[in-house]
Amino acid sequence: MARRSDHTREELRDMSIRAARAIVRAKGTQALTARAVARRIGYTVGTLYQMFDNFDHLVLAVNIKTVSEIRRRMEKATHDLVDPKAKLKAIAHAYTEYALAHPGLWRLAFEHQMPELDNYPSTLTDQTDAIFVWISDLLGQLTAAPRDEIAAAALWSGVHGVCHLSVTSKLGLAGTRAAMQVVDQMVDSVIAGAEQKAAAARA
Amino acid sequence: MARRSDHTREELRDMSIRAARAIVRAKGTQALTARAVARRIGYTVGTLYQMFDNFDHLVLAVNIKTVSEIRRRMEKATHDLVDPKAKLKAIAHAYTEYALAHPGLWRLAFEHQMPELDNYPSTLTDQTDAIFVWISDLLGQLTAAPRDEIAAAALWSGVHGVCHLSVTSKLGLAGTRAAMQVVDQMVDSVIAGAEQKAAAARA
DNA sequence: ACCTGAACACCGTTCAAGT
DNA sequence: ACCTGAACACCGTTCAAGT
Repeated sequence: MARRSDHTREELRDMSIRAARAIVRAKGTQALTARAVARRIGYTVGTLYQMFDNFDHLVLAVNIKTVSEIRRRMEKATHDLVDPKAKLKAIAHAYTEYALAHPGLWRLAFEHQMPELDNYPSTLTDQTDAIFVWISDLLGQLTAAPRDEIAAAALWSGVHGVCHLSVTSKLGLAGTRAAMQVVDQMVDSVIAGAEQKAAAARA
Repeated sequence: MARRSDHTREELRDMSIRAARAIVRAKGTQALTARAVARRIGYTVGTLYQMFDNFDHLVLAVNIKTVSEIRRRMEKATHDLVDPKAKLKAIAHAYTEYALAHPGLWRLAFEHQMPELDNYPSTLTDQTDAIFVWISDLLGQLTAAPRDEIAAAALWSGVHGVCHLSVTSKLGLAGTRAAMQVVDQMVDSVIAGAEQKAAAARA
């Protein structure tokens, strides 16, 4: 053994992330271990630490892929739409659909915490920030008012909360159907609230 | 050693839960291990398994205490109030204040997942169900309409979402102050939405 | 230079052995 | 009956030793 060089470091990195995602999908977050990933790519644990500083960095790489996948689905869902309100609804739906379809990956992305909470890679924070700005922009188009960051935060938090309670089965209502209804009412209400606030500010 | 009987099984259970909570508060969820709890109460790991079937059951006991503590704070916050809207806001504030003040305990309670998701003890699920019914009732008083479970779910999910993104520092806005503003706007919007829906149903 | 295998200090969990 | 201590199978992480 040793010095196989079957794959470049880049390939091994990609294989590891793929393997990790497959494990989470199949057996949940708990089953994601360094040894399980190594076994799946046909290498030893030691090799894994050539690509990632530590286990948290592997998780981070998985999460970056998850969040970018969520963003891509959101963009695809809004592509044919022009109405800002319809876009916001499509974004919320895409987010919720992903969370319910891939609860393991979604939870890993939004529940994982770095030991040092300072140095999150910008590759990840930039993505969540971009979602926030995007929502904020669409909301601004609707209200024709200066950026309402509070409303944007409420909108995203609200949808996120439905997903989280849904995925952890604490919503009190079961099923994707029910979750979507809650999301719809949530989005409608927050948008209406933001519009009302903007109208009051103009008067 | 052996057969010390310094404490009853009941006392040991209580000591363990207290120790676990202290560890989470001081060093976070990651630091909560069976050995750490045992060390803190001055016993061996083996003894811990006399009170709890397994580690998850210890976590469960901690979470039951956390959720009942949250409920108690909510009740205290609404005690002097009569207006349903004011009560709902007080509930939301109490929930958020607890989450931000004790992020470790709060996350442990709402992110922890049992391997067998079926057998959650009713002592825990009853509590979250009661919160849901409570909110649902207050909302019903406001709208004078039949129970709107969707709106109740939206209200609680919304507040929960703000807390979760806040506690995991993904809100885009920092600080307790900002989180409270988002919660306020959230509660106002969802309540307004529910009232509007009820009015439309009457017409 | 790349990969392995074994080691280290930790986990949760179990259980024979002591009092 | 109660508690310990050591064991078991696992972790994440490191690194000398091989090719």
